[in-house]
Amino acid sequence: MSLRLYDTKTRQVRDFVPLVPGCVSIYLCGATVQAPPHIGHIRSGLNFDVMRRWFGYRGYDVTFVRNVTDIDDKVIWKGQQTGTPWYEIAYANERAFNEGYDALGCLPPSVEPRATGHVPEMIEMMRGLIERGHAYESDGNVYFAVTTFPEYLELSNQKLENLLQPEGEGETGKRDQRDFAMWKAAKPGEPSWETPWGRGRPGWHLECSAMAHKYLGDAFDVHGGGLDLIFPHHENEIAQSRAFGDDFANFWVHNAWVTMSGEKMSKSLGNSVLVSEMVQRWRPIVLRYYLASPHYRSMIEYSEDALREAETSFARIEGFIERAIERCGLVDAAPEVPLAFAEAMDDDLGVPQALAVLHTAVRQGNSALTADDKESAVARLAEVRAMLGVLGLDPLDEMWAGTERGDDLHGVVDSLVRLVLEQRQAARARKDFATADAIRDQLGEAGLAIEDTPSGPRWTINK
RNA sequence: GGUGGAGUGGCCGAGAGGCGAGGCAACGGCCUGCAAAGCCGUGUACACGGGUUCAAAUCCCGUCUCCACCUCCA
Repeated sequence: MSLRLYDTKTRQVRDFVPLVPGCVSIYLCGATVQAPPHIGHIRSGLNFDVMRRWFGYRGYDVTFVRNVTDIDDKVIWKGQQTGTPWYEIAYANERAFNEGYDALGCLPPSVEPRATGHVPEMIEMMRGLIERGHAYESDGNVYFAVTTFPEYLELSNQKLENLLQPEGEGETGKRDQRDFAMWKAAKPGEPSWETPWGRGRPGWHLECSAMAHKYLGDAFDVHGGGLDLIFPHHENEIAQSRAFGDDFANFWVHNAWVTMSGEKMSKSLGNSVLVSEMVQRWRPIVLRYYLASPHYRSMIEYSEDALREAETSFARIEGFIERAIERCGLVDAAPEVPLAFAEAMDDDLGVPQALAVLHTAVRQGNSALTADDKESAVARLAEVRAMLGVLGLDPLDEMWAGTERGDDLHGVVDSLVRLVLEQRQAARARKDFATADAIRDQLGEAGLAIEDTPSGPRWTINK
């Protein structure tokens, strides 16, 4: 079976056929950098990171564009409130987003364009749309005339007459209240750029049309983003780009959000959990496992218990890897992932079923270790690493190097602990179990778990 | 009002006409000096009410509850 993806526009899972054989182009709506990211924002980046890794595994040459919308009402407003230049607000948050993406192991995009760096491209697009009669200028604003574009609202499956009419809020000069702003005339004290229609700044939506066109051409494979972008953002992008003459996106892929008590995590509701806080409290790889495990189109109901569960579950996987390596030596990832895993991933990125395959391999690997079947254990370890690698979750991957507490001191601790364990072994040998247990308890209090195995004692840090 | 989504065992979380995904927790067993880890086993769940079918969590009709979007949103 070929790779299939759910396409929001056709509302069904479709076979993925690339526009250019062997290549995949993805445009992901990244951050509007008005605030630092919460885990819902990063989940989106994470879902598409898994997507592009899977395309990569399937042999495609992936071009991945993730934009930064570095100017909008809130960015400007925050700058004015704090007396800080708008670009400092935008850049500080852009860095916070990138720190979040990096911490959770998202591969960097092929290019990460900023809205304000593409004003000439926006002007060109507006000029084209005005010439074709799809847009008009009014008091320095440029609006898109939605009634000139028959496909409008096809993505969100709505009808123009059913849209709630925006209450007249100052945006005068619109021919139709549902027309949307591509460009906003400069107000006093706001940043602005020179255009044929006077000074002004980009509205939301136009930047994505312009940047997708610049970096991916007039047609590309996948356009992604959160569910809440379907309308108006993506609908308006489609209107601009297709009316301009671009074919635009072939597949529309939208990730679900992270909820808290059933409600969407968002700053305005005051229920958001910042990534910067989370990485202090949880190992980043565990956070990635937690956020990437459910299907990308399912909501994740945030809870501490669920995170703890993810931690235990992932520790089980890591435990196998560690024990297997201790017994069999380091084993590289298999060149191929098991068939059942691949089929699950091909089916609209079925990570949950893929993880079931992974856990089965872990169990078989553990059995092989118990049976001292090294050949089988090595084979399972290689598979497990391959599967984890595709999900960006291989703890042995260098991407996670240095993210674990105490990594750099491991050698020192090991020699010290071995010294203590030798004494404990001596106590056990003379059946002095009180002493042996006391040593184990003391090490436990110090944060080390001691296990006696057929091949001798082993220690691990309680993570 | 329009459009879309959700309700699954103690918990998390897949699936989408027949054979109980997987994980966490629990219980029993094996192993262990005791533990830990691991392995084996146990649990008969799909909001509610009807219907279709040899067979429904899955399809149809109705109902309830919750969530989202409708020009700030990942």
